[in-house]
Amino acid sequence: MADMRDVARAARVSISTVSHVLNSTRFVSPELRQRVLDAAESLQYSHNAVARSLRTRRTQTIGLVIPDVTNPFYPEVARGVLDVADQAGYTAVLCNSDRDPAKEIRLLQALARRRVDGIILSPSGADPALLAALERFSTPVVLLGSRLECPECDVVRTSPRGAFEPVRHLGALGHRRIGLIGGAQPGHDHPDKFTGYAAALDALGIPLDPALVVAGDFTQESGRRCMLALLAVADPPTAVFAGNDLMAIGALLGIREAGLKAPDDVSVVGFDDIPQASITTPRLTTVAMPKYAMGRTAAELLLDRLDGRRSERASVELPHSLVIRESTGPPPARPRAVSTGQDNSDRGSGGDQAPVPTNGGEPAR
Amino acid sequence: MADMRDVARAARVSISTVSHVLNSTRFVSPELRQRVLDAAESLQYSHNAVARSLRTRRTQTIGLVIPDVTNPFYPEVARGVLDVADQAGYTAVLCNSDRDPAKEIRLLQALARRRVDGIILSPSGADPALLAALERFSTPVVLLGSRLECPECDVVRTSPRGAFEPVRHLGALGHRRIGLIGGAQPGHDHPDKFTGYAAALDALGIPLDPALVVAGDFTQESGRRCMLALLAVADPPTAVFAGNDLMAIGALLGIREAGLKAPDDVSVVGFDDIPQASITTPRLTTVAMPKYAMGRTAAELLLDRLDGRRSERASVELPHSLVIRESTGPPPARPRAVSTGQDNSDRGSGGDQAPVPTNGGEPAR
DNA sequence: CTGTTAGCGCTTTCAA
DNA sequence: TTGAAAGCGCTAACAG
Repeated sequence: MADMRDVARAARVSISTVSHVLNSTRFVSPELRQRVLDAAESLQYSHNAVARSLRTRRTQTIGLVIPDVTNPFYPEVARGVLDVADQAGYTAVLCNSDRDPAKEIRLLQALARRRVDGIILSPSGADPALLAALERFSTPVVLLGSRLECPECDVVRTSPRGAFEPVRHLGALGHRRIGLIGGAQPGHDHPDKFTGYAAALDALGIPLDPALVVAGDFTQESGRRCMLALLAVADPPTAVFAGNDLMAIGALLGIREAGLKAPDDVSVVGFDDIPQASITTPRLTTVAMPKYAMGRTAAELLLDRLDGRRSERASVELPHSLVIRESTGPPPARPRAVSTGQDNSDRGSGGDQAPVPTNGGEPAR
Repeated sequence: MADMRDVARAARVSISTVSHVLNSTRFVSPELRQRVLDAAESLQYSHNAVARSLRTRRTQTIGLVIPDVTNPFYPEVARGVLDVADQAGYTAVLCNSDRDPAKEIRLLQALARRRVDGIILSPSGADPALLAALERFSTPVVLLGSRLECPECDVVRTSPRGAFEPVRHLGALGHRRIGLIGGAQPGHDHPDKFTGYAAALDALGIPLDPALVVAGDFTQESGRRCMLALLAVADPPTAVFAGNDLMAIGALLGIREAGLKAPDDVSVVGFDDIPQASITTPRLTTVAMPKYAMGRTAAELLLDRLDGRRSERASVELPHSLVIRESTGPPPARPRAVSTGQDNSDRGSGGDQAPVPTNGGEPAR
């Protein structure tokens, strides 16, 4: 494959002239310039970015580390970062961490060896080892949707109120028995669903009943099981807030399975607003996270720093919004009645792993 | 940042010894070896992959070009390639082509400049310019789900029968008026939905009625509009095959909007089996594409070639499967009746852009 | 306005 | 068993 020397030779100019016309980095007479361009063209010259990177110490590449592309939350985030990266002439390396802190650290190091200019990381939790690795890390990092306290990192988050509003919405509808299908892994992302839930109950003057707080693992199946467990409680909830849409969809399934109907018997609110949320029956009321904007913003923050447009640490909080669809409504007239008249004595079966009450469940996607 | 010279100095050995112990590329006495390792450790040495790549002419990086990560078909594909890449010590650069052939070509060239070792491309169509670009391309390419005739490229496809079986299924259920919601862009992926549709009708002894073939653009909204258009036809279909699940979901919406019910009044089959397909009401009967396996296989093919385990051109066809859920059933007793008794005179409104009949619609994802 | 040249940090002969 | 040294292809002083 032709290199700059070949082009220089063919154009009868020096190699540095070639470099300069190709990079528009200093004035070159139109004549030589054209000769260079022609030579490059006819030799099918392909500018070697590896050599350039070695010389300039910049790869024009960023790393993007997310838990899993397959999780419906992330494609839009990725799209956001890819769009701004592409636009700015950067290329992005995508990695799945599978929520494994050890793998996260390995990936960060691998990216550093590849000399990516910067990294966008959506951390799976508040792992101390990760934090430590981040400290002695010279590559710029922006954290996405994490409450990790990294003094060097830029951060993009959403408001912790994201978990407050859906519960308040439920309260405003008249619900007093409101359950939470949260998560077990501590230390993950903002907003902290349990905290928001508790704060909202408090604001509504409803005492928190630990029996109504169960922990799932953010899969649809766990949502189903948790819902069934909540329905089996002595004085079951008339509404439920799930930590993410996948679990909320599972809850919808559980409700149907118990012979009940949403929202008539039980209201459900989710979180994230993934594509699935708008095609369930009933369509899911949920908190829409600004996924695409999160990705874009993270990338903008990173590139601003890389391209020297900023040097102080930045932290931006993006707005969420409660999108009210049909899975929420007023509580049934007789609060704890099985109002369909159907027998639902079989509820609680079907799930082998019983969900476990938790007092401080925190969200993970 | 410390480089090999620093490590060599600290360990009191030559640079080449450092290189050899770090790469296990020739025997080094345990003593020196340990000294090198210790020095590297204490200097926090990070092996510079850029310099290495310049020297070895291999980047251990592959490019992955897909239409759009946000399209629910692709995350699993991406996951497949990332998994095998990661496993083999490769890193992947992800790019969205937005189905723009010009952008596809730009991306290919950008990846080539970055000297990726190989590229996995899911082309948006049979663009001649793309094909030409592919011809004079020295980087190995594997094509994913395309019928593009590239003599140099490895290929992973699925069977064209994927579009035959769902229509046959509909026929077996007793349907005679079967519509197709296809696509307008010619030349995209295997299996060719129109061809399969036509072949299946032929096998069923049903004449093809052009009035029942409409073209969408593979979005949910277009599926809705197409469905409404089909219902407005003189002798409307009792079943519909949609070129992808998104349009099939739209069709379900259109059916409901017309005051009808699936599958009682109209059966619907989709294609792809995206996550959404299993949570609609009714759940969607569809053709499951081996998305993850497609990604894995493409990556395996590529890496086998890159790592010298193969040199002949390869082409593999992966199996699909018809997954029958609740959106398909026997046709209504009175074929063309509006059996719900509801008035559906408002059908056809709501969509501003009328779908257009097509005689040779071909699929795009 | 253009050319010469010294590296960027590594791998890999070739020699000892 | 180890080391010296020649590049990989490019950028950016520096010199003219």
